[in-house]
Amino acid sequence: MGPRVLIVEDEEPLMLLLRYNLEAEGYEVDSVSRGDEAEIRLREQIPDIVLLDWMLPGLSGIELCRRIRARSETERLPVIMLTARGEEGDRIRGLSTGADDYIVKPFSVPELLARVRALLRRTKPAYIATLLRAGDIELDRETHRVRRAGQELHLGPTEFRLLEFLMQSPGRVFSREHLLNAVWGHDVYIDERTVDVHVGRLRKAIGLPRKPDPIRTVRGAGYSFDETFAREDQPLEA
Amino acid sequence: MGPRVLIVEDEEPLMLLLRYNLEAEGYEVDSVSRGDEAEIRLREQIPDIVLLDWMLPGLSGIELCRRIRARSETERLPVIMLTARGEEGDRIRGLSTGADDYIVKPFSVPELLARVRALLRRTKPAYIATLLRAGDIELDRETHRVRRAGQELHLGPTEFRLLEFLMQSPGRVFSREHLLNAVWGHDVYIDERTVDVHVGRLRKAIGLPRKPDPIRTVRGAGYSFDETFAREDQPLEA
DNA sequence: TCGGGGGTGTCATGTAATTGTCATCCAACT
DNA sequence: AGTTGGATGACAATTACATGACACCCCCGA
Repeated sequence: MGPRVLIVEDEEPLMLLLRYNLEAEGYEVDSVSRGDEAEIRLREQIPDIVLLDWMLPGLSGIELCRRIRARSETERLPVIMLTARGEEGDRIRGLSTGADDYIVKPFSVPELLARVRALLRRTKPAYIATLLRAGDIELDRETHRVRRAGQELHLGPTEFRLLEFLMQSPGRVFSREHLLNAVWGHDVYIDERTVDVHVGRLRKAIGLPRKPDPIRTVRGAGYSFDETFAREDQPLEA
Repeated sequence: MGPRVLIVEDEEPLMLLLRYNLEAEGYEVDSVSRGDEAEIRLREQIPDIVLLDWMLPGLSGIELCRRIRARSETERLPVIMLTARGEEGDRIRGLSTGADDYIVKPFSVPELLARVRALLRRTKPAYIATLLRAGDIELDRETHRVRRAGQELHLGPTEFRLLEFLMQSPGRVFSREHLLNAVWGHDVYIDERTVDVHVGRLRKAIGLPRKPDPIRTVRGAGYSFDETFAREDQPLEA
């Protein structure tokens, strides 16, 4: 069972979008639409992370965040604030109320997921591996570096996210549609063939002279990170 | 007994098509043609998943979906929206009304079945085996791999779907027409004899030197995955 | 403000896998 | 033996994927 997320958000569509994507990534999601409700919920069960809307009925996000910090049980509970676009002061204030991070609406889904992961990595490293390793490939989420056989590789941002996503579930086959959603974001309108191109670039970027291709094309279905490659015996660090 | 599906769809032909195919896959199907009827039905019995037409008499699919989400009993009930082609921000809209997934009409039957499976796998993993196993054959839906006696086999997309479908109901005999609907999709106009050819290809693809043929031809009726084969003792992993 | 990169999304093209049909051959039933 | 239905190998059309080219765009340093 994945990390538990509590979403406190009154705009239902947004809440659902978040829920949908987080669940798809394996989180266990709970949600409430009012600040005061959230407070009650937090007495019953403490999640691993909270996504908190800035503007809320019942009890504002800022105030709720203060109260979270005030209770010893939730003192260190990771909180990400969802703020409306624009206000400069907001950012500062958001953090000064005790949020660990904030993100400005509207945001892209991969962006949010990345922040949730980043924060969890900082606070509950057990949940989120910072280093993905498979075969002779290492991807470090923190430093954004990728190495193969000890050698550092250069990947563009998209290639990096794509590889990260694929390595997250070795073996599993993802359709181009799914990849577009997960790597590019939901609202984008991009040709599915573009995925091919990026997979090609990724392949070129992580290809080494006589090393096998770790990315598997499944005709008619999509792509996957080859789990047989992933399971392969590690090269000795010699 | 398979997962229960509630279909809310007023176009009768479509509803029947769905019912037919879902039942063939082992689902227990219930259906209503009006949105308000659906609401009542949902008070009597809660299915495992709902297929919901976007446009409905009585109560629109969107509104019904909202209400489903509003009741705590059905808050997390998986919903797939059936939307007409082309409407503006289909994706966002569909999801933001709270549906877990949506599919654009007209869709192919295998496509729909795949989505139903995918969603159930996410929400009620107990129902949907990701791995089909019968005799010495293993078909992994997640990785799209097929193994026989531990050895990986290569199947084309159609052969894969065909095997998947047959393995789903070992012993059950399917007519060529039925197979065309389930594996190829309804609107296709393909010669029934083509099924023979694909069965042949499938046989060749999964055939190993001195292993028996797991696909049974039923003269005058169709084909089935041989259930005696399926029940056969597993080879020791020695 | 004016050129570079670097990174992206599309396209056109080349290529190999897949597919639907046929014609033919075979096996099973009458 | 005569039929009927199924298996199979061949084939041509189609599809799906890989790749190189290219036009933008955005950010930075000059």
